[in-house]
Amino acid sequence: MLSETGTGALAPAATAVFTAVLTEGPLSRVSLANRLGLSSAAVTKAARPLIEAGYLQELAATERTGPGAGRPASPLAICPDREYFVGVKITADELIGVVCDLSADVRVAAHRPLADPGVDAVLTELGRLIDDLLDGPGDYRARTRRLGLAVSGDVDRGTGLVRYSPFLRWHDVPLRERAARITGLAVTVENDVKALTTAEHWFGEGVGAESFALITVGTGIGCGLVVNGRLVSGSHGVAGEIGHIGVDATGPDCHCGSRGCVEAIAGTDAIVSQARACTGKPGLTIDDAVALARGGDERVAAVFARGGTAIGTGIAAVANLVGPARIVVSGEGLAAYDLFETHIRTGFERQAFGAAVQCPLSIRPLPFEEWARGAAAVSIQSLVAP
Amino acid sequence: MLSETGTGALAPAATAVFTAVLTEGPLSRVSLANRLGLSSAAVTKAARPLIEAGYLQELAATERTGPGAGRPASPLAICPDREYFVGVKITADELIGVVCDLSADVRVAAHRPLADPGVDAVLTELGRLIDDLLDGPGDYRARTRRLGLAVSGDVDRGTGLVRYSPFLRWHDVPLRERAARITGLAVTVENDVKALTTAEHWFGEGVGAESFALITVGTGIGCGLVVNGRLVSGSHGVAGEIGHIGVDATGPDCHCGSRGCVEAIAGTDAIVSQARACTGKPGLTIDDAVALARGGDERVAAVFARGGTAIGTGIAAVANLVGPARIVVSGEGLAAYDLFETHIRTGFERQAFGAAVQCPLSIRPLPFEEWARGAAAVSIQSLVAP
DNA sequence: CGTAATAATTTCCTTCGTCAAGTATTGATT
DNA sequence: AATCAATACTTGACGAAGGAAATTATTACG
Repeated sequence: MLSETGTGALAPAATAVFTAVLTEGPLSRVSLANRLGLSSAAVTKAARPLIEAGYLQELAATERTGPGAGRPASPLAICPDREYFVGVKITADELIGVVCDLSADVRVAAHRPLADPGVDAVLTELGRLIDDLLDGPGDYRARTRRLGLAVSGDVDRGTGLVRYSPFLRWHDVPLRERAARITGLAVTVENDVKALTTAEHWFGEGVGAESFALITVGTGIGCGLVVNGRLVSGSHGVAGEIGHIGVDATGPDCHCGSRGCVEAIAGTDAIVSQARACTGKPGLTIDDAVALARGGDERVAAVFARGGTAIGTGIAAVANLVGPARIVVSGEGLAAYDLFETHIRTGFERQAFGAAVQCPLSIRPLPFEEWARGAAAVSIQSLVAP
Repeated sequence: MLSETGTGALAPAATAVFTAVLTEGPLSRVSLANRLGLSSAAVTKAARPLIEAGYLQELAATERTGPGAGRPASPLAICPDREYFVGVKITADELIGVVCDLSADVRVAAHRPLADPGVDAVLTELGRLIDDLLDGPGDYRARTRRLGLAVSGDVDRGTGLVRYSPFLRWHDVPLRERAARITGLAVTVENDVKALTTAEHWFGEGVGAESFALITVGTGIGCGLVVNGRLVSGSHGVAGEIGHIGVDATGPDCHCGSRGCVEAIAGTDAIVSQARACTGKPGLTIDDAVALARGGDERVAAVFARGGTAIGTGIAAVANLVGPARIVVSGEGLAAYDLFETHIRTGFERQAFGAAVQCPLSIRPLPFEEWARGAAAVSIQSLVAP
């Protein structure tokens, strides 16, 4: 698994060391030992093959602090350029792809429109996209062996099967196998929100948190959860459906058949239809609504306010139930996050119980290609902790 | 840990074998090996010391099925009488205690009224209660070394510290240490809902489930969660607060400062005050309300209906977010569960998203002394999987 | 009574991680 | 400069844990 000639499996300690250095930056062997509950001897032994394989490097000794002195630590750090990873997010009308290094920094990005979301057409375009990415400037191909794919819907990461993806209209597509055949890479397939959550947990604001939640706001409103250090998957293929928590018994009908769901109040479509209703303009778009609200239209601003409050209430439900150490709110819907932010916060603070209000809330728009980076992060994870 | 002369720690495989036999009944070594992903040799080795210490026994060979024959399996089973465990639930006005065997079957139960919920008074009564339990018929004392305590509020199981218990008005009480001094037993302290959840996960309907939720309905409405096989604790001391999920933006005010919380609609106090309001009888009790509703009073029945729907909506939030394999709804509030059940189910089914409706829901009243049994179950767990 | 099938055990071996001792490198003290 | 204390890291012996494969145990069936 680890090197071309590797044995395939990594000892528990080696995985732990690799993961800790990857996610928590340069660390000396002694601090790793303390952090992981291992002896320093075990860390030395676990680190050696990783250094020899070129994944880790020893940094120059740091100057010592404190009075007593002692031998300076030589921190272990990731060699970002040891290996590259492709991540692709598949949507119904576009492929977004990135090449990341081992530190999950994006090196190249590209996207391709999709005329047809059929499986065959998507795979053909996927092959071309990856060729573009790997054979462009930078010569990434030689050091790239892994590909992560992010798809919305019900995905079995273990088998790489897309059970059902509503937007793509895919049923039981063996995506890992098919993508592997076309690209020649080792493929990992994951649900898009889970991929994003993994990226944030390993490389973003969730680093070091035993539990963590990521909320994505857009047409749909989703949630990825990490509890006890592990991603939550849900027994019936359902988890993180914060968008369909009911927060208003007298609220608007939702496409799911219920009413008062967060998504029926705060999803992009819901915002648009409410803005159309209160302005009387049937052709109004989400951009129009944002512009009106920013321009001071109080009726449209109230629509955003109600949406933000509903999101905040839903987030409080997450905080009250699982008590994450921190929560990140993101998503394309947050392009208008200036209109949402205070209302999300007040909704959250009103509904969070007791000490749960202390849970730090990051609210920020989602940078371009972040979804694809999530897919690459899952691919990195498949190398480090298979 | 395991025997009087034991080495203290149990190998991972031994813990896994012990746990599996305890929770999933008699199992042959081969089936244990398959289930746990171990070699049968490892199971043989792990089981031997447990048998020698008297915790496990080999049952008589079962008759073989199938055509080919083969040596019959000799299933490993728990020796329930090897050791006994005391469990006590501490409430503001009563101590409820049980002695359980290793299979978590209740052997004796007793309770004692408390005049004063102060720490010293409670500990004195606790000592007497335990003496009553252990020195009564059955001679449990000789084989009892462990005590579990269940307390509502913010409890640190690791240190046995009760950080804050609102009903008891305790702050930072080192309960484990103090109870150990008085009783001479090894003490485990756990939050009451978590203890109940643990009991249900190991010895009840949650057996075998990777994820599982227990909802308790009463004055408060709480929720214990098991995700990825582990109890959820919450980073800020908050988890499972299903009672303070907001399900009705225009609902009644809650004592927590928000409005429309599940507890403000369906908690016992909320039911009583709504029933008083709609009947115009200021002295009405919960028993009166139940009697009226059962007797056909539609206004009071509607109060229960609204409460049940709110609970169902809250449960759906749990199902949508973490996707437990099954959910048990219980609690003293469900003495009137005939009035709640259908409304809980319809509320759940309306709000559960997609396949989450398939999550089995058990709705049942909470047997007497079940809280104390939960405490005993935690104590058993502290022996088997420290 | 042999033979196939399944269960459990035994023996030998590998792997992993700890322990304890030793080496390396620094600042402070003499 | 020499020594010492402090801290970081490495080494090698050891033990515990679990696996592979051969062996033994026990059954049904011909």
